[in-house]
Amino acid sequence: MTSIDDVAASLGVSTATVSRALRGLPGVAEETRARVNSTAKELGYVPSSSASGLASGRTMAMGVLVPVIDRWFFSAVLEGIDRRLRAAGYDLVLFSLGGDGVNRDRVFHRSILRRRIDALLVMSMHLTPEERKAVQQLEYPNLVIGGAVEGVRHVGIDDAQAARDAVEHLIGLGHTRIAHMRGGGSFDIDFEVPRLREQAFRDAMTDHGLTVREDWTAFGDFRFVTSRASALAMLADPRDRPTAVFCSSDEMAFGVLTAAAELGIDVPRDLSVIGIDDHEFAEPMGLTTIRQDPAGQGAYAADLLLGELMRNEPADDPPSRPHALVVRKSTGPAPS
Amino acid sequence: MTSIDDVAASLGVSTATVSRALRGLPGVAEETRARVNSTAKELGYVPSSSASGLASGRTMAMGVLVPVIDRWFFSAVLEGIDRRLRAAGYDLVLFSLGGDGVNRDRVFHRSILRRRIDALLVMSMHLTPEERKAVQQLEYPNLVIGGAVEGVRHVGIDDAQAARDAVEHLIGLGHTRIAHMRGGGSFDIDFEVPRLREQAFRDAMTDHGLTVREDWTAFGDFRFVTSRASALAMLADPRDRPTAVFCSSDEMAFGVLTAAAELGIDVPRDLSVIGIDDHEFAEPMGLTTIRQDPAGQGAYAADLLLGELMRNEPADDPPSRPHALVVRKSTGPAPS
DNA sequence: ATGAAAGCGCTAACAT
DNA sequence: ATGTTAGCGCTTTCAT
Repeated sequence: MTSIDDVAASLGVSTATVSRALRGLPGVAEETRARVNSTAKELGYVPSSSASGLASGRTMAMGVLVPVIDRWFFSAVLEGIDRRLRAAGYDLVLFSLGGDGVNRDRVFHRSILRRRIDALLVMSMHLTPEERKAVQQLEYPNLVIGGAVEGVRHVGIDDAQAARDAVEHLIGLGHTRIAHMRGGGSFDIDFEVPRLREQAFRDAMTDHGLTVREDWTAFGDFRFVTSRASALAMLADPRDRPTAVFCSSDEMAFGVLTAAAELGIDVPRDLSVIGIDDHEFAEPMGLTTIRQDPAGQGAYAADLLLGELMRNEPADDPPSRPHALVVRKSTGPAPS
Repeated sequence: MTSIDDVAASLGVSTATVSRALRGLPGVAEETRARVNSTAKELGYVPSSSASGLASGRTMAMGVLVPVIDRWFFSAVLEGIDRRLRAAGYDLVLFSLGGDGVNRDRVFHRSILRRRIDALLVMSMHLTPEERKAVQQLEYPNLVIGGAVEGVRHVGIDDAQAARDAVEHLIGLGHTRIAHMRGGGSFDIDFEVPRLREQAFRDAMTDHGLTVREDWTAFGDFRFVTSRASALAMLADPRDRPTAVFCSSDEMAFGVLTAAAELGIDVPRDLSVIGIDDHEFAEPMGLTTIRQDPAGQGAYAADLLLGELMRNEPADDPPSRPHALVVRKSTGPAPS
C-alpha cells in the first residue's frame, strides 16, 4: 500500500505538502498541487481513514441507528441521509437493532461509542432508559428522526396535526362513523408516533361532536398483513360498519383496501380509506393520504448535523417538517 | 476521552496488558483481566477504532455497496447482512450510488478504497467497466449478491431456473396464452437478472411448443407503478388477452393484480398471475410466487466474507441459493 | 504473566 | 510556500 510518504518521496517534497495539496488547503503553489495530484493518482495512493481519523480526530463518517432496515419509512429516510452524506464526502455507518433484541447493548457500547463516527442520527425507535441516557450524553452532535425522544433534538412532521388533517378530511366529506387503524409497538419502533396519531384521531372526533367506538379502533401494527386481518374482522358485519377508516400509515391502508375488496365493499362508495405517508404504492393504488417526505426529512437532518460539524456550533431547534393532504380515489362522500 | 493509557496508569500496569486483557487474548492472569475490565468500565473507556485500525490493519467494518436503498430486495438483503455483522462485532458501512449518477466515482475511489473497511459486499448493480475492474482488483475479500458480475464471486438464486419454474407452473395449469412483465434497467440495478429471467421465460415457452407474443412482453421496470400502467394497456382488449402473466418480480405482479381489478378481470378465473420474490405483501395479497430469501442471501454472503477474514484464506465458490414455488390464490387453471 | 518501545499513516502546530 | 516534528491511541514484537 502506497502511503503519503511514498508520494512525498517520489516528488521530493514533504508529507505535509502532500497532505495540504490533496486536501485542497491553502498555502500550496498551484503547480505543486497539480504535481502532487497527478503523482498520487499514478501511484494509486488512497489515504487511510484510520490514520487521518486518528490524527485529526474526525472520522468523516456519520452513524445512523435504525430499529429495522427493511421498512419503507426507514429505508426512505436512509436514502435521503445517504445523498447528503455522499455529497459532503461523509461515509454512512449503519447500526440496526434488528428485530430480536440480541446484542443491543453491544451495538450501543462497542460500536456507537467507539469513535468511529463524528455524529449520530437516531431513527424513531424505542430506547431503553439507559440507551436514551447514553444518547443524551453523547459528546458528538446527534438528532432523532421520526418520533421524539425526550431530551434529544428531533426532526419530523407534526404527527398530531397530520392525523387531524386526515380525520377532518373524512369529517368534511360527511362521515360520522369513522374507524381507526392504529400502528403498533413491534420492531422496536417508538411508541410516540402511533400514540400521537391515535390521540389526534380521538381529539378530532370529540371536537366535532363524534363518538369513538372502541370496537372500531383496530390494531394494524403498521403492517399490511396485520391490518388486513384486523380490517376483515372490523368490516365483517354489513349492517354495522364504519363508512370510513383513518389509518396511521399507508401500508395499513393497503391492508384495509385489500380487506374491503375481499369483502366486496366498494371504495369509495361504501367505504372511504385514508392513510399517512404517501408510500410508493399509494399513487398507483389511488389512495388518499397525508404525504410526508421521509427522504427529505433524512436529508434535512443530515444537513443539520453536517452544518454543526462544519461550523462547530449547535444549530437551532429544527421546526416541524411539512405534510400535505393528497386526495385520490379512496375517499368520497359518506353514503346517505 | 479516557484512553488505554489512563486505564493502564490507573491500575499501575502497562498498556499492553490492558490491550490484551480487553481483547481476551491469552497471557493475562485471570485476576488481572478482571481488574482491567472493571476499571475500564468504571472509567468509561471506549477503544478508538481509528487507533486500533491503524495499529492492527483491521477496521472491523464491512462495506456494502447498493444501487439504491429503498427497494424491498436491497433493504431485505441489508437486514440479513447486518445481523451477521453485528453478531461478529463488525460494523456496516453503507455505500449507495443512489439514483442520480452524481459522485459515483467519488464514492468508489474516496470511500470504498479508503481502507475504512476490511471487506466489500456489492449488491446486484450495473457497474461501469472501470468500476468492475476496481472491484476485481480489490485487495480485500469481496462478493457480489444478486446478479452476477463477470470476474467476481457471486451469491444468489438460480434466476433462470426460478423463472422457468414459474412459467412451468402456469403451463402445468393449462395456460398457453402467457404474457411476461419484465424488469428493467432503472436504479442502476444490474441488467443480468431481468435478462436471465426473460430468457428463461422464452426458453420455457419454446420448450413446451408455445409461442411468445411480443406485444405480450411488457416492461414493468421492477416497479408497481410502471407495471400497472403496462398491464392496463396489455389487458385492455377483452377479446384478445393473455390468460396468465409471469412477472419477474412481486412488485410488478401487484401492479398487474391492481390493473386486473380495475379492468374487472377476475383473478384467477380469467387471469393467473405469478411473481418472483415472496415480497412481504405477497401472502396477504394471495399472490402465487417463487420465493427467494434475500435476508438469508445477505446473511450467507456476510458469513462467507467473515469466514475469509477470520481464516485468512478464500472460501469455495458459493452454490446457488434456494428458491421455491409458493402457490396461493392468484393462479388457477386456464379458462376453457 | 507482564513491560518497553517501535511503529501504523496521517495531521497540525511551529519553523523557515 | 514548504519543511520538521510531535503526537493521535492503539497493537505488536521482543524482552524480561
